[in-house]
Amino acid sequence: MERSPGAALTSSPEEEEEEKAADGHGEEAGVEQEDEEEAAPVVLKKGPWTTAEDAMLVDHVRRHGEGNWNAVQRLTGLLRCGKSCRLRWTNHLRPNLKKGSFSPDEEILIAQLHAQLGNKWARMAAHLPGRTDNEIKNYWNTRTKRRQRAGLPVYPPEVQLQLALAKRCRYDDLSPLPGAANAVQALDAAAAGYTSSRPAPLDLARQLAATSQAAQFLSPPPPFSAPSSPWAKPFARNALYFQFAHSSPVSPSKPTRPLHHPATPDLSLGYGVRGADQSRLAPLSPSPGRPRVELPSNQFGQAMPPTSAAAAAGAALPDHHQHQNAASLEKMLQELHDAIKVDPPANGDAERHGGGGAVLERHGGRENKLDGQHRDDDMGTLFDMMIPRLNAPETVPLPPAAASPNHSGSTSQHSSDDQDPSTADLGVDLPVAGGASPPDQDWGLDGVCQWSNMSRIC
DNA sequence: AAACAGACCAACCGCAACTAT
DNA sequence: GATAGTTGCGGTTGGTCTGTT
Repeated sequence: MERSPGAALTSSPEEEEEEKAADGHGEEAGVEQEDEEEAAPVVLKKGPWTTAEDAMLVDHVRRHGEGNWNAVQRLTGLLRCGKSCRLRWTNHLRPNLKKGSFSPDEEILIAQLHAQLGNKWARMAAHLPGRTDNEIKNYWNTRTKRRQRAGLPVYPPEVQLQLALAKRCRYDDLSPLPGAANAVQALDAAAAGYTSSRPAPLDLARQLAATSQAAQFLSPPPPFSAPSSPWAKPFARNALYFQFAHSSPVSPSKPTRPLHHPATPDLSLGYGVRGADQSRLAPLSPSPGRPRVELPSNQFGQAMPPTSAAAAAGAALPDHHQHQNAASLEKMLQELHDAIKVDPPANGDAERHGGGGAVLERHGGRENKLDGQHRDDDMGTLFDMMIPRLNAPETVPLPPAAASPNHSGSTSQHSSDDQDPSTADLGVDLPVAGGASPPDQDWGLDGVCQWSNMSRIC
């Protein structure tokens, strides 16, 4: 917990001094409160804060720092409970708060974080400097409500696709394609959330969906189900492939960031908005130990039932089935590879595709034009990472090239409660949004084809 | 112009976790 | 170990604003 352990109940000499000062503060409330304190319990005020109250609180924090909120009322005469003071400070008065609407980068990041964390607003806020949990919560709830009412997917296409991919990687059942049509429908639904002058963002994904084996990646369509088994691990690491390389070249064989949560699909696309103030907040550091598995608490709608999720995620296959899967997967990956090789648009500006297609396109986009060899390497590594899982899903270690010294134990079976939660928030090194993106970074969200542009749809 | 609905925002409430005694 | 106090978090509510009919 982030709290000042030293927040003592006793008054320091400094506080006593202020306590005396509060008596003669001239603030009516303070005087009244002192008087009332003699006779009757203080009736604390509720409702909107006045500027005078704000000033008192700011002054108090300036003198004493944050924490010890219950002392505020005692020291300043402010007729507010400590809880209310803390809330007011964190949500409105503390410095470096960013007001105004969320940027597209922030919106995408919120969606990613929500897909990964669920309604963990405070943790999400830690990735969005200057934003408060309350702000994020309000934003998400209203946005979600609106989109649900409109019958639109809660998550933006790129996040949704990743969810589907993550989920698909837990489905080791590579049987024929009953879900292919559903997958296309799901992608259509996702794309319906787009108003774009560009090519449909999920065209490429739809191509994949229409492709015999690759389509299985995308079926069935529930937006999220928490992974919980080693079968989720391949994607967690394969997700490296889907990361953008704007901050570090994507090369699964040479990961530049710690490996990911062993049981949580990494949804980070690297929508990195590398804020200048990234250091301001204590980062949710990738744990050197075992990230805590935490399921989103509310996933709106068709989350996979626990039983089926467990079955899908945890079922180990007989060896012969695994080999079949290996062969199918090889074919599927080849198709995926081929799909990625799709020529860029005639104008050569791949980023203009933006949106969900960017999941794949960005990888080869302006910021990271991988040559064929590089792609081959990536796909090879991706394949290498997945196949051993199929052959020995329970114990196969990470390929050495992909292993991280910081996560040497990340592939073993972990309990979820043997780690300091403060360092186990995420198994991934999520970007910190905030500040201005460097001008030379373009995530392909140019304001036209954005999930956020659907905000008024209802 | 008025009524209404929806969106947005600020604040409250209850609970849980943590620390000090 | 029990208890009280403090803090943080997530869910919810209520007020205000804005757009539509």
